[in-house]
Amino acid sequence: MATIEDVARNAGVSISTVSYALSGKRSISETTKRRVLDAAAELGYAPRASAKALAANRSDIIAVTAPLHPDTDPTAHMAFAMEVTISARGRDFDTLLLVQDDALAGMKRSAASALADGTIVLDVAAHDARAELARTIDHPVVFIGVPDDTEGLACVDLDFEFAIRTSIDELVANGHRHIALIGHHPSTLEREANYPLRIEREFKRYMTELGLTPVVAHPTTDHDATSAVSEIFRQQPGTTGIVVSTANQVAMNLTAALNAEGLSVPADVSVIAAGMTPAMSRTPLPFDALPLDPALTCPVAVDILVDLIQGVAPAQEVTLVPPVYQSRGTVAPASAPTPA
Amino acid sequence: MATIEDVARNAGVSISTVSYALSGKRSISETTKRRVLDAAAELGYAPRASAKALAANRSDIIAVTAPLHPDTDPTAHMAFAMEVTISARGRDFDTLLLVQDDALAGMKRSAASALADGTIVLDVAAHDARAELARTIDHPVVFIGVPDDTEGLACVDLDFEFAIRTSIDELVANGHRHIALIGHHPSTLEREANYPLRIEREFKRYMTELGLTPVVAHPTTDHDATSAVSEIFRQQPGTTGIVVSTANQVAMNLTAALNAEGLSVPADVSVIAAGMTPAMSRTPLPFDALPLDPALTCPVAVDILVDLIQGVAPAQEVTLVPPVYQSRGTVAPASAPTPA
DNA sequence: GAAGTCAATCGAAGCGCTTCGACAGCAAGG
DNA sequence: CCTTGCTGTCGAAGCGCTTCGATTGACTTC
Repeated sequence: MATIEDVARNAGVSISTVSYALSGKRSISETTKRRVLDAAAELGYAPRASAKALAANRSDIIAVTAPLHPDTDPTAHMAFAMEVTISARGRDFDTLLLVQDDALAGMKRSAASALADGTIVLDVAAHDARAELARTIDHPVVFIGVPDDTEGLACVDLDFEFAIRTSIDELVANGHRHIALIGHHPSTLEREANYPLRIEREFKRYMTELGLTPVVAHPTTDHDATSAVSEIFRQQPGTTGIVVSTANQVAMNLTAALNAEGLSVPADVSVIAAGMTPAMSRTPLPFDALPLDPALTCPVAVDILVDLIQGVAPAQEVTLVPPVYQSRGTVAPASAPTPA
Repeated sequence: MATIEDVARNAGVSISTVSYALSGKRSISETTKRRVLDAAAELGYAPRASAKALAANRSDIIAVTAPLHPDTDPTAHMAFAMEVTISARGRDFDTLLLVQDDALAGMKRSAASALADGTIVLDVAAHDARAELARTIDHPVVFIGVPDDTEGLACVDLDFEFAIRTSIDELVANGHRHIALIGHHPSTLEREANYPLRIEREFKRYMTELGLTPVVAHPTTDHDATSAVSEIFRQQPGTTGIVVSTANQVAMNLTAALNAEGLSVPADVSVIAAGMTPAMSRTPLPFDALPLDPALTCPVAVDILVDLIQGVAPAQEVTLVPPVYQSRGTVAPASAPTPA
């Protein structure tokens, strides 16, 4: 491997001149710069990462901790890890992957050894040990997701409240007055970050604000939609609009569950998915949606982290990114004035 | 951050003694070692990764290139990336994630800058640019998957031939004589590594060797099983055993497709899935299986790579790992002697 | 008791970069 | 003409480790 010294010799300049010519941190004459660049190209020179990191005190690596336990849906988290990696490359950073048991220990290790300049935390739980850790170490950390206690943490997440309000607005604009929410399976509420709660709260609040009755149902398993559907129509027989924000599996079966009740989408019922992560590997949900798209939150999180690393950050506590409405034709005008 | 010098001062020994006490590369008296360890613990000392890498010429990082294009199933590849990461940690390596456009460029970059000590290549295509690259750079590389031209490459893969033979053996042992294979969708053959070919070839060869008629069908889409099923029974009406090795989506619909023909599993037809990657996020395939489990191939690949890095490698060209039979009750004895 | 052995420790030379201060030249300003 | 102030370049001091002799005693061995 060619070193900076080889380049310097080949170009007939000093080592520091090569460094400055390559980094642009001091002005170097055009002609010298050309000679350096040519010599570097000819030798196939690439600065040794470890030497650069040692001297500059910067590894240009960010760690990504994603527990990726067997019980979580890895599809979604992988999409985030991938999107973080892509965003990081756009800022000239590489990403170190920390999974499972090593998500926490690895975060500690990579920070203590200065292996990484900063860390992105994925798959954030309500009470997350990594939140504790982030407060105690002197090392930039950004969370994608919001833990219960955000004191002193930089977090990025979808604006779920916005997604809910927009969903309701859209249904109301189409004449719907009897609107229900299918929320997450109760067990999710305990483990996951707090967004399922935020969603339900905002749904109830905003519906009430609009003078409408908030109906909320939960699936009884992690793949079955029928129970939630029947629960909805038990509570409010005239329902014509459904906002769904639950496990992908449940949502996939929603159309079938409605059909089983003799209802079709969107003729009888309009459906909008709010704050759900699109399944990458298969047919996307066939509903109008305000998805939690990794491509939305990850670049923002990486930008904040890089700013933090470079010491240029305002570092807001929590940054909420508004989702984008995607129409798939599952919202139609409420046909007839539905009986109360 | 505490440095090795701080530890040395605190322990009252020289820097080199600390280094040797910590690495164990030279003998150090028990008492001295204790003092060093105590001092290190007290200071919360962690060696700076970049300094270590520069001096030792080893980063203890391996790169993982996984294109993860939107059109591939990221679930499976994520499982591999995760398993590689876990295996690497077991050998005290961290993993750098390289995706999409950067899979190739990043591999070049991380090798040229000595960012990584070696590279694991995932999602190997038949004609893979990374195979070319691996031959030209002086940098250990191990492929998980087998490209067409393995000249000079270290590859690890499932022993698909073994999976096929074992599947057939199992069906034959249960009295089945009319056995068919559901292979991959034709388009997969072109893009993917050569395992779909290897599977079909071995199926035909081994069936013929046993004096049986090899029947092979392909799905016409990437999610529909009915076409393949009807094709099978068109070719061989008395089929009682099916070996399936195709897209997960297709396999998920196989039971339904058989039911539609009035056949039930395993009463009328026995089914074994051979060489398929288990879907992590959802219900696993409900068939007896010889799965391509990442936990099987990844540790082997990482071991080979680490050996290669440490210069202790026999570096076989291609290492095939035998799958493990998993019974789920979808193989039953052939009820009646089937008509030819 | 001199010579040889061996375990334990130290000192110093790197590893290949970045970056700071110095210092030539040269143009402009007094 | 002598300052000032640039611009462009160089030299050298690190960054924090690893690792290769060299050194020092203590212990054998004949």
